[in-house]
Amino acid sequence: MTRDRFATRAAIINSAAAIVASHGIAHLGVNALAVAAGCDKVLIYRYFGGLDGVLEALGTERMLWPRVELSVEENGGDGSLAEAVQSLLLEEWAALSGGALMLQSAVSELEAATNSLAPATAEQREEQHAKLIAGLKTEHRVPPYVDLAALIELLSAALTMFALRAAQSSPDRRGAAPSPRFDPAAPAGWRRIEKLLGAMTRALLDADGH
Amino acid sequence: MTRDRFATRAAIINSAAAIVASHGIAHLGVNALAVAAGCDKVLIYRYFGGLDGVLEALGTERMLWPRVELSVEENGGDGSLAEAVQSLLLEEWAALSGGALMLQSAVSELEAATNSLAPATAEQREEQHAKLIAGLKTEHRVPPYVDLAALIELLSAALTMFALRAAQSSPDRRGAAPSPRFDPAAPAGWRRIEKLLGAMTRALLDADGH
DNA sequence: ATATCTTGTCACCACACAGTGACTTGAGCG
DNA sequence: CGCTCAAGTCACTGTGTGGTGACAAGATAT
Repeated sequence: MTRDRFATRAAIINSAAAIVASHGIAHLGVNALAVAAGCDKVLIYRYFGGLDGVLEALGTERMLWPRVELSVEENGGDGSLAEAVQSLLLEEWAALSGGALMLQSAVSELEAATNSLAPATAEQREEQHAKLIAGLKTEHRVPPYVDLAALIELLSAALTMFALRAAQSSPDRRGAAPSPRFDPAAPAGWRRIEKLLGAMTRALLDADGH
Repeated sequence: MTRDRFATRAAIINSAAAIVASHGIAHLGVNALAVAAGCDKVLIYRYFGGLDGVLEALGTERMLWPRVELSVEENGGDGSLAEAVQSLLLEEWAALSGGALMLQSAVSELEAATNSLAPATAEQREEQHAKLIAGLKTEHRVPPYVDLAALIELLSAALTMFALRAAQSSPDRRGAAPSPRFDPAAPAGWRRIEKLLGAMTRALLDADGH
């Protein structure tokens, strides 16, 4: 026993994040969290006041939505607005697909039960997107008839949905996938999505398209 | 007591659907279901073999994904493919937003826990979309460079995401919504989505656009 | 009417859960 | 040293859960 308050506090938060990421927020209980953190459950009540406090700390001290940076056009794009939007979305998709905690917080945002992760996730996402859109608008000329915020929000929502479905179905049908009609998680399906994203952003955003 | 096996069986399924629709699949338990159905919980085991059986029956005997019909161009559209796609998606959105059970089954599709609703929901959605796409391809000429299936899947995923978020946040911020940066649930935000949908489908699908 | 089968009721078990009070151990300080 | 206070442990209560077995009530057939 280290007998260090901040260390055990961090252990509790880390274990909570691990449990939420692997088993979902519904399976986060005081007892299981205590044994995972290697401490007594009474410390959870002492330091956080209960499970809600742990979730609240998770929401403020952890990244629930991927942080995507507006790269200074180092990517292989042609520098157009369409390219920039597409690469941002793909970056977001990659981060989302790689982070189990982000995915679980995204689905927790959809559960009717009142948990403290949902508002934090939504807020982080909105803040991220607002910053990206502002950056895009300064670096590119966006056609006045295009609602860039709505476009990014819609495409991001679709990609989030795909990532969630993929994360749910991948542990099960590992390998023996009967390959349904359209599966964005499979390489072939994902290539179709990439092509579509390119076509859509180009058709909407490129100046010569209008 | 009616002492009617089929009646109580139906009561159990109805109550299960109500509970899942209102409180989510996570809060569906044998005890609560029994009192909601007004019968003893042992009958759940007798007739369904347990909760899994009830969920399986729900998946086969209930509509989890909205059934959207390929209307014979009675809507006020101009008959173009873009109009058809858009009206189909809007119909799906309306049905999705109106049916709590559909929404809950959609979020249950995203929960990591293995439940029997997820596959049923995914299958119904895929079947629906496949039928719609086939219908669209016979009635309209779709440009060869457009992946219609991917397009519909992506837009449907985004709209589903919006519907889920709206369903989760609506019971809380009823009325006193501080109106975040972009809220598709609010009339103003929704109008932006509608406009964007129109612009996207037109830019991609209308023949003269290329 | 008596026997039988089904439908429904009740009582019960074992278990996991959240939450609390009383306790022990250790570190720091006079 | 011994005092004090925080950090950590243990034992316990009450409640809700999934699940099962034994039993009562109504219907049906011989």
